[in-house]
Amino acid sequence: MAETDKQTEERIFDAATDVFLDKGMDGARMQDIANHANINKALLHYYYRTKDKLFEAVFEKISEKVLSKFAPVFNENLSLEDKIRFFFNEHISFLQKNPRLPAFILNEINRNPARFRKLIKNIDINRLWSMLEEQHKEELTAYNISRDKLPQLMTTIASMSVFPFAARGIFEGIFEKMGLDFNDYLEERKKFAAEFVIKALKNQGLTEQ
Amino acid sequence: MAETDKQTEERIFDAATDVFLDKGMDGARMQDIANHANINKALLHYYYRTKDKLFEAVFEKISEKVLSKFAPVFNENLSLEDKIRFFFNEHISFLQKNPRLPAFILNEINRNPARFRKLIKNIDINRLWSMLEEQHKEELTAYNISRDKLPQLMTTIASMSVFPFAARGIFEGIFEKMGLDFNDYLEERKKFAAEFVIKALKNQGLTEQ
DNA sequence: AATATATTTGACCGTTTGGTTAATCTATAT
DNA sequence: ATATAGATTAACCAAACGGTCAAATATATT
Repeated sequence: MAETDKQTEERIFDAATDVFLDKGMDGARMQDIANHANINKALLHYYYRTKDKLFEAVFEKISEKVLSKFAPVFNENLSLEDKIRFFFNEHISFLQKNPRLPAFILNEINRNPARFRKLIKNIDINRLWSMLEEQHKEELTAYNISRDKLPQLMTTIASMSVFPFAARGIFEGIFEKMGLDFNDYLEERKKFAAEFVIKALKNQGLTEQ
Repeated sequence: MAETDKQTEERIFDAATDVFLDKGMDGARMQDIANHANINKALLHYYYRTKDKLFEAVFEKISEKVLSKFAPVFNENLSLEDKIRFFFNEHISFLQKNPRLPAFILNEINRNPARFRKLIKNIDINRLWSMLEEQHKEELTAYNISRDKLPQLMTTIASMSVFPFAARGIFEGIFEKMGLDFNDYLEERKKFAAEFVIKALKNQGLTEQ
């Protein structure tokens, strides 16, 4: 069974995903993808007409997978603090299982920003923010977090979870010289990041210095 | 004057830097670089034998520029809190002037991690950490930050400064839909990031939940 | 002025690349 | 069994690519 039993189109898609994640759009070779899928190169063009279309399919699937992992931030019914703990736990765990996704997406979006705009075209971001505000109205007031500080807070949280994976090569390089293990660091980070953010919020909120 | 007066080798280097920053190693074309420098393509190979060697030169220069911006963390004679404020101010200002550097470096290191290992081969990281510990011995004790928590703290600080630039396409895409300006966000971030980290530290240090 | 050396160029080369095509294989329906 | 449609392949193609080379031009040396 295994790879050979899958339908051809799926085999191609999986092989393309693997190669694109490793090499990026520019570095990937159609012949390499065909070899990974154990098929003739012409078959790639039979199912997906061009390299661009094949990449587009892979990119869209990966993007949805990544974006969907932020949904709990808006949906889970938890206190603000527990939601922060929940997010770091789940999100870092997800990235541990899919460590190549952040670097891939960041790079391809920087190479072609229009791709991301197209991706979020139908998302009503202002509605999501309002939902969030409504859910945690009292907590945000207690912590003295005004609406205009939300982008700073949210991007900080995202940074703390995603950046270690985007900069994995750097982190591992440094950790190596210190005798630290990247995975140990990640396990530790789940708790550290959550408590770090919560403590920053607790300390008289986010009022100016 | 301008670009045409520079020595050829420098013109080539600058053009290569520009193209590599935009397209990355895989996406860059030697002909494109030659056009940018207003010279014949064969001249590229006359000064830099191969594309790889040209890229290596550009990458090394950029890496040194980026890495050197972390030096103040270890050298500046400031209190821990002021050092944090100083770092975010200076570092985000630097990246505002060189916004393409983070994405470029992260991508190229992920594509070839050995490059970074080679780059930090001669840096004694443990010595730097010890220097830092020595400089802020009392503060670290007061904040209850043990040595094994330093990697978490340092990577958090780096994340908060660098990630907005690495994920610029994403941030701008979202901000656009909210009527926010990326540069306003960056200006705000200099203060926000510093105060956020300081508040997290102040709140009974980094003891476990 | 003549020679030697370094710089610059257009034309070219072999390879790699994404993509096409015509023929072959496979399975299913009649 | 055989016609039909879809799946798969080997062989091929034109364009793009990194790189070379010999000739031409500019610069420095005597």
